[in-house]
Amino acid sequence: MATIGDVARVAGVSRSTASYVMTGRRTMSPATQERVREAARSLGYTPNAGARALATKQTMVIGLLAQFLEDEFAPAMLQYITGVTGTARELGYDTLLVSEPDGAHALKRLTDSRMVDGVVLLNVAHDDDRLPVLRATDVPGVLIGLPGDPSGLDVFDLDFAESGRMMVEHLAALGHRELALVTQPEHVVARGGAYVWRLLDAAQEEAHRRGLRLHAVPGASGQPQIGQDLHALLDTHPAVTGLLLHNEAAAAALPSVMYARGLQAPRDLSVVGRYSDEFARTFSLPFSSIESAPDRLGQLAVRRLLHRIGAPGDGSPPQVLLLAPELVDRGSTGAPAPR
Amino acid sequence: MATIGDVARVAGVSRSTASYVMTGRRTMSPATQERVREAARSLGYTPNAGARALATKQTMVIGLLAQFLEDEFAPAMLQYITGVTGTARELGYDTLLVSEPDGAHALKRLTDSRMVDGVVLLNVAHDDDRLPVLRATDVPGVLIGLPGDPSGLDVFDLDFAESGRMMVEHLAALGHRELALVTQPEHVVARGGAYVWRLLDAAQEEAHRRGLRLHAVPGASGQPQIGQDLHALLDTHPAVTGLLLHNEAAAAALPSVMYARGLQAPRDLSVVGRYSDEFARTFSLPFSSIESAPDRLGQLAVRRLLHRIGAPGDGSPPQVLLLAPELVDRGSTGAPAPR
DNA sequence: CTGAAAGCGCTTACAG
DNA sequence: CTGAAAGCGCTTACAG
Repeated sequence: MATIGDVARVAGVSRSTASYVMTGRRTMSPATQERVREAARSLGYTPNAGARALATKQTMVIGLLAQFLEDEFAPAMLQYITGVTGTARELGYDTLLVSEPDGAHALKRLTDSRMVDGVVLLNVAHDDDRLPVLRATDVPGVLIGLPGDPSGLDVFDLDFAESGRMMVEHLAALGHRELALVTQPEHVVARGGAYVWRLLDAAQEEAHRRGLRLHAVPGASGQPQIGQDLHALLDTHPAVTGLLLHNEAAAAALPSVMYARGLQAPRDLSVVGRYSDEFARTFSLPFSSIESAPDRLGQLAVRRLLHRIGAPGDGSPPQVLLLAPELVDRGSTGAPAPR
Repeated sequence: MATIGDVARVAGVSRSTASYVMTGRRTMSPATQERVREAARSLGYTPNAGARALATKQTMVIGLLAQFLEDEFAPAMLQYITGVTGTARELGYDTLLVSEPDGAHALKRLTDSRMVDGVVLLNVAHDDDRLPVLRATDVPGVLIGLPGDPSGLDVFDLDFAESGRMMVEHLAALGHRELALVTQPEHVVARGGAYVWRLLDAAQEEAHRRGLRLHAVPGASGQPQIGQDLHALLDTHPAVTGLLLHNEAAAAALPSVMYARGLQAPRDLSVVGRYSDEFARTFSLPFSSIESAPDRLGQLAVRRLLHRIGAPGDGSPPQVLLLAPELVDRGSTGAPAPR
């Protein structure tokens, strides 16, 4: 591989001059510039990333710390990943994807060894053990997912509480009086999925405020079981006219369950979910839903991170940004049938 | 951040001695060793990855070049990614995930700048434009996916031809005489998905050899359309008793289509698919299938790559490894109903 | 058993 | 407008 020294020699200039031409950090006579560029071209010169990183203290790489949890829905996960890597690349950064089970350890490894200029934490849990590591390092980091204590951190997440309220509000406005909410399985909450009860609590509260009944039930994350869960739910609460889904497996399974029971939305049952449009398309889900916008969250997070990297300690305070939910109308809700 | 110089000073030894202790590449008196280790511990020393890479010419990072194609099924994609990153990490490597649309350009960037010690190419097309770049560099690389011309390259893929034969064979042995095969949409073939016709051709041939009828039809990659495609197929060929699926969307949609038509497997229709067990679980698919083993392919590919990195030009010839298909029996095939 | 020195390939103050 | 030199933080022949 050609080095900057080779380029300099071929162009007949000093290494520093060659370097300045490549980085463009100095005005240079057009003639010299051209000679250097031509030399670089003819040698197929590309700067050695490691050497450059050592000299500039910038790797132009960010770390993406993901956790591939069981029962996690793959499509959503992949969307976060593509959102982050895509945005990073557009802005000149590559992405190191790390998914070790021991996230705290992985984070420490990346930051201590200066492999990356910053990190994005995915799947942030309520009491995430990566946060102490992040707080202790001077490598900038941003979170996708709101932890219990976000103090001092930049956080991006969907506003789950507002989402819960919005779902209830929407059905209440249509005249529904009895609702059911299918949430994630309990072990998802147990491992730190606080978003589950953030949505749930807000929905309960809103229902209470409006004098509605709301039955909240956890559902399985896999199909054979979730189908039965849905049947059981509808058997147990025959007066329910509005169904809220905060469980992707439930959303995927519901069409066949409804088909089996001869139910149509919104004629017999109004349905509103909470998942991404991409997810809806993959599974061709006919239900209105609150968009979870994983790509947008990834993009926002990366932009913020690069700002932190570019302007370390610029005084702008850490910020928790909760994305306002948007309801994508797919026509699955309407007034309840008269009875 | 502490450097090796800091460690040396605190331990009262030279930098080289400190380095030798850290790398373990020289025998050392236990006393010195302990002093150095203690100094490193107290300073929280971790070697700077960039500096180490510059000195050793090893980054301990591999590049994973993925293409996020439209209509690609996310679950499968994520499995390849986790297979590669997981195996790499186990063996001491981190993974740089790159998914730019211009794969050839991305590959050139990674290899020219020596950001990685080797690369894994995912989604390899029949005439993949990344291959010339890979052949031109001395950075080792392996492919997941068989291209039209694999000469000189290490390739890992499922044996799609054998898979096609196996599916036909399996149903033929049960007594089926008329089969249908739902393949990927035409544009997947058009963009280089040679595996589609590798399976198809072999299936056709095997059917012909056994005197069976085999209707091959492309199916859409999304749900609203693929459901109609399946209905149309069953309407058009009422004598079909065995259905082969080489299309994940079709597999996901089939249960509800069969339900709608009052069909049960294997009573009314024998079904065998070609997808991963993970995929089957996510969608709770009740059909027997040929395992596509994305995690295993990822693992094999990384192991091979690291072998190439560790032993460059050791003379062992490049190898195309086609994984022998295995049929996972989920009880969806049986003898055709007597008519 | 250990150290002084060179070198990996860049960038960038410092000088002219 | 350009160059010689120092330095980034490691590793590793070379010497003793």
